[in-house]
Amino acid sequence: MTEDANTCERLTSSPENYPSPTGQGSVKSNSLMDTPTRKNKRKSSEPRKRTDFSIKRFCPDSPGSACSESGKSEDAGSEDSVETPRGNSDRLEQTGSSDSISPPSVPHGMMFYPGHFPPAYLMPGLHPAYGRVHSFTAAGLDLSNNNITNYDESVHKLNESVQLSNNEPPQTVQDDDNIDDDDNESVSGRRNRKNYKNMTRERRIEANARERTRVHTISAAFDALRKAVPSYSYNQKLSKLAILRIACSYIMALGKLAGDDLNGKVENVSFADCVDMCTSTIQTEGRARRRH
DNA sequence: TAGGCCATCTGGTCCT
DNA sequence: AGGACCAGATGGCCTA
Repeated sequence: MTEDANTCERLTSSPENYPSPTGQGSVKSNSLMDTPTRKNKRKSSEPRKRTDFSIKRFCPDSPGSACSESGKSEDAGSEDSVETPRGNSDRLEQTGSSDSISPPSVPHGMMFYPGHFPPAYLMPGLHPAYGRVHSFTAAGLDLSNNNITNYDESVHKLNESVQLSNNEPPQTVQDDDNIDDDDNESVSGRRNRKNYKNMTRERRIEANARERTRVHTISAAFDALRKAVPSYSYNQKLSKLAILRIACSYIMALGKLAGDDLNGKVENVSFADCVDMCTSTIQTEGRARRRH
């Protein structure tokens, strides 16, 4: 196995090569942060993301918002109608189709006003059944998949959808004073905070919105990639890290199958080895995911 | 209950 | 100057 192949193997098999960027599990107060308490009410269904967090936060008319439905306990309920679970075909069937989901009014969207990332139902190309079974064996590699998401096209459709639903004038970014009224302490702390280093609060809020949009875009790309790589089972839950690892192995196998030796970097690795590597990666990631 | 994963906020840095 | 990008911090949810 060549050096690059070893590198890939390390990438796909060595968790220690992926140090967690965060101090996971640590819950410590940070006087400098003074951030509001997050209302992360993700439910047991997948994917793990708050598809309508920003809408709730900045669009008072949206279902589940602090204005339309009081309190954080309603967040979970509202997300039920918004989220499309990862790899949960049953859930999709229960709701009929994405068309049967009644989307809340979305005054504006990601592309026009930062921080308003559209929910899942506005992303037709990015959110169908999260998991998809691929037959991926040495005997028969399923290359008939022409369902790989064209991300740019999806984003284009997304923006079109947003435009169609955007019949309201632009809405300026609201101050956080309008949210989290149940957390008086954090709210008062934020109210007292007028400056963020060299930034005004308005600019800080706008930057936060842009950052949210950026991260959401990355997550959407992960969704697209998730659909493009093989999975161990239909309902297998894959973390972003697992998606990258499987994609790495998958690309190597496909490249080998296509006769592309990746510039000779993996010339000593057979296609069967690549397939085994991919399969083992999928299984390993599946086990790792199920382990906790 | 601990650990993993994730979304969000935040400040720093770089680029246009 | 402002936006993009990045990494650290924080806290919520889920699972073993």
